Amino acid sequence: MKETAQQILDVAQDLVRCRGYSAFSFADSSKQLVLRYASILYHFPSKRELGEVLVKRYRTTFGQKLKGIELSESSPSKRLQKFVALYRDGLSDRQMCLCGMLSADIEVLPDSVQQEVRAFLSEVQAWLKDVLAAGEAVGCLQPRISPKTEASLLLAAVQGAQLIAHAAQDSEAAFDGIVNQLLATLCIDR
Amino acid sequence: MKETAQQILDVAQDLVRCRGYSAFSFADSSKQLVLRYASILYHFPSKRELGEVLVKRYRTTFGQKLKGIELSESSPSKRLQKFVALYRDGLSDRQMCLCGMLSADIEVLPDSVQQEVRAFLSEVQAWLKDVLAAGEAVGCLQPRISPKTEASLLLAAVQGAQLIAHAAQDSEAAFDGIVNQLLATLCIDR
DNA sequence: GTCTATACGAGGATAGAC
DNA sequence: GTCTATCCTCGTATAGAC
Repeated sequence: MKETAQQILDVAQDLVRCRGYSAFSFADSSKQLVLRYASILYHFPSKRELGEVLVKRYRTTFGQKLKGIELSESSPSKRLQKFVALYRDGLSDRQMCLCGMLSADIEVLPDSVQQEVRAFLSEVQAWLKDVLAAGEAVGCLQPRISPKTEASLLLAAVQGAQLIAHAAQDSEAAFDGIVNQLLATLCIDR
Repeated sequence: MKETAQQILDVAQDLVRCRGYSAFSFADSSKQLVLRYASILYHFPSKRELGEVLVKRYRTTFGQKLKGIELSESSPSKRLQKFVALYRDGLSDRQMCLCGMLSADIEVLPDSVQQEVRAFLSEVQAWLKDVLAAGEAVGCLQPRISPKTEASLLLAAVQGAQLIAHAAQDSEAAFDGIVNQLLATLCIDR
């Protein structure tokens, strides 16, 4: 994809992760770029199309980060810690996970964007399930009822931690407090 | 407060819990009421004032529900289960906790509303902390590092479960799946 | 590809009649 | 208290020049 389109997506992503989909506007984006409103529309003919491409790109990037964790860490509990660390990114700029934010906005999203958000959540949950299953097998993670439901709880906890942290004055402190407790309840080797 | 104002707040609450603060509008509200736009403005001169009163009322109502749980249940683990059940309310109408939704929208909220949201979260967390401490003392809840951080994790988990459920096709099933796992990890007597 | 100009609708808010 | 009428701003989107 072209350079300019990527820059538009970068700015849009920051804004949506910070303020949400409804409060995000092309006008705001153009102010942060050296580019007029109409030029943005040349690259993305509508808000719907931009939203679609934005979440698709986010899914891809996030998937690559998960792959990166697998490559750099063999221990399931370490992988979990790196996963959680991923969710700390952007917090200092008052940003949530794009798809966490869009989950709140789901009712006002075009269908195509809704589907992308759900796909993202499924993918992450599936990844977590595998990590948890491996961790239980190896014995470094607390065994619970089932890796699948445990994964859904874990994802909810991390997204929820981010949501609460987003509302807090000191986001990072709030996030760390919650997440340390979470890892403590999950990891045996700590 | 007057009858009409309450009805306006009722409709506004449904809409905000469903779509978020930015996507909520007086115009939408008036369509669901037998009342014109200008009449809403008679009761609430601005969106900010409506937001303020809305969250204040929500705080009060929610506080009363927590009191109700204390009165009807003496067992800490039962209180926790009733608390979680509270968060199931409205899910069928695609509604989140008002303050969970507003946490996502926090960046675009007037300062006064932001403060109300934070106050709500603190209050609920404090209530949970007491329940958890009591539960550990009695021995019906899993003892963890500290009731205070455990309470923050629990709140995050429930809000996160609601966020994920909000995005899911079948909200209630998604919520139940997550929350059952959560209670299973917390309650000893189950 | 990027720009100016413009159309159009939505949403917040005010003035003043009833 | 509720209404109509009106204003203003913002946001999406289009047309067409450069």
